[in-house]
Amino acid sequence: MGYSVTSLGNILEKHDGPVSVPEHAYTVLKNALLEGRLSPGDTLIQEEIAASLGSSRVPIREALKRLEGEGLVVQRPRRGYVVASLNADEAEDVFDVRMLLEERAGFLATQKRTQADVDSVRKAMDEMVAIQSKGHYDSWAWGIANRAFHDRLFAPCNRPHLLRMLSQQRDLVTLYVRIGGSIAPDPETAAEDHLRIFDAYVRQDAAEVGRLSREHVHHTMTRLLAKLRDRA
Amino acid sequence: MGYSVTSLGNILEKHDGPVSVPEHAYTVLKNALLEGRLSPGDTLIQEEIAASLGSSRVPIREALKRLEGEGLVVQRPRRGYVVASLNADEAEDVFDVRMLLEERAGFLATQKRTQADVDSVRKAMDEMVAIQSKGHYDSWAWGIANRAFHDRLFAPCNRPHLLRMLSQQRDLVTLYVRIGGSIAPDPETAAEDHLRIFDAYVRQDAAEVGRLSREHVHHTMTRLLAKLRDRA
DNA sequence: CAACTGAAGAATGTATTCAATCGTTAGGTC
DNA sequence: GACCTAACGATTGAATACATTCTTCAGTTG
Repeated sequence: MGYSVTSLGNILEKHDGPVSVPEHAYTVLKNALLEGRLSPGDTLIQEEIAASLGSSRVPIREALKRLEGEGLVVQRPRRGYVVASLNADEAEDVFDVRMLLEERAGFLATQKRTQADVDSVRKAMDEMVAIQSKGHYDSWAWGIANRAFHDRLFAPCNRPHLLRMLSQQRDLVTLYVRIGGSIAPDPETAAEDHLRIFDAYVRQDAAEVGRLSREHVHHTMTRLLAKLRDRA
Repeated sequence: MGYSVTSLGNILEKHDGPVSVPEHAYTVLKNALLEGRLSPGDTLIQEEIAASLGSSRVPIREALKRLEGEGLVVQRPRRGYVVASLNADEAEDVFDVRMLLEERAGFLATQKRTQADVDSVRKAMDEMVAIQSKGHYDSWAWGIANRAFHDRLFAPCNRPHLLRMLSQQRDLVTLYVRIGGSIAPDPETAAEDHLRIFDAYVRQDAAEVGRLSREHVHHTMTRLLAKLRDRA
């Protein structure tokens, strides 16, 4: 790309570069949401965010609009943005869509997977086992590894749109799973599920991978909904 | 838009009234996209849009961000927004997700439908027949009625999130269906599909409504993809 | 004549400023 | 003392102004 360069320095900078301010704000906010530093119901004051990022409010508003599109925050006219909150019914609604997409992604990915994909998934699984077997259980590291496992499993399906939708559903769920008392998915049950999924993946039994993936999400949903409906 | 008015007049306007500028811009742009007045690849100049709506660029940018979130436009940094365009593979990706959601919505809606829902759907179907039997075929009116048919059919499922996702997929498809040479869905085949769907809906055969809905979308997809791949 | 350079014009990205609205609190009235 | 009212502070919504970058095109050079 022939950039019109005024000084030589910024050619290198462009590489991993000065992402736009809205993009940066989006990332920061989304991490805060997914890591639980912002909880459903919290109000987001534009000026605060802008100040903390050293920018004006304009690009922040764009980041918030993007998050709103993903359903993570809600705008109340003239009253600002708040972190979205779901009741049990709404959570079920989201989970239901997620199950559909996860089943489909699992099915398609299994059909198209290569041996390299199998190896990659196996590595992710090994990592999770390693984390679990450590003396002190690190739920954050486990969450990362868990995500990597599913990402790699589904990647071969080669359907950007499907994966984007799926990722969106998962983010929504992640935000709310925390409500039910910070339940990380039960690692032992999950490990068992993963093993069965992986087994079918190796055998390239696409329908089975789909079914098990769906069931896997269903487990999480059941536990969460029980908790949510308990406290209602 | 008389916005900065201190007089009393605008109190009344508020009732159904002066929605926020971004909202208005969003609606206007979306209609332009779905009605084909803007085609994939067209570039959207913020200043033009702002001028045509009598506002500044800031709220326009928010509307565009929202459209971007729905996949209808794409932002290229420092080069503005363009109407998104899909190749055949990407279109298939979108259709595939849509089929999943449509099947699910059909299934759930049929389980929960009441007699009032059946009547409402029947009315929509009658309207389509009336439009078709008219001397001159009005594809625009037909499209509206078609949408109403499906909306009413699915409404009873009572899953806002699912329906929102579904609506999004349909909008995406609507944008691209036009590429393949303005193919409206073939009304005769569609009418036949609708009759069969409605029949199963009346019998409350949920699985069948789901299956047929899926198939119905599949027909459209097949025709579109053939056209798209033809010209490639 | 093709290709590169550089400057002018246009459009985007962001900051700043102004306007309108919401929430709260102090003050008054019944 | 409770409730209503008015004004203030805080915050969002939108417009204007400024900075940066991209595109285009004329002029020049090899």
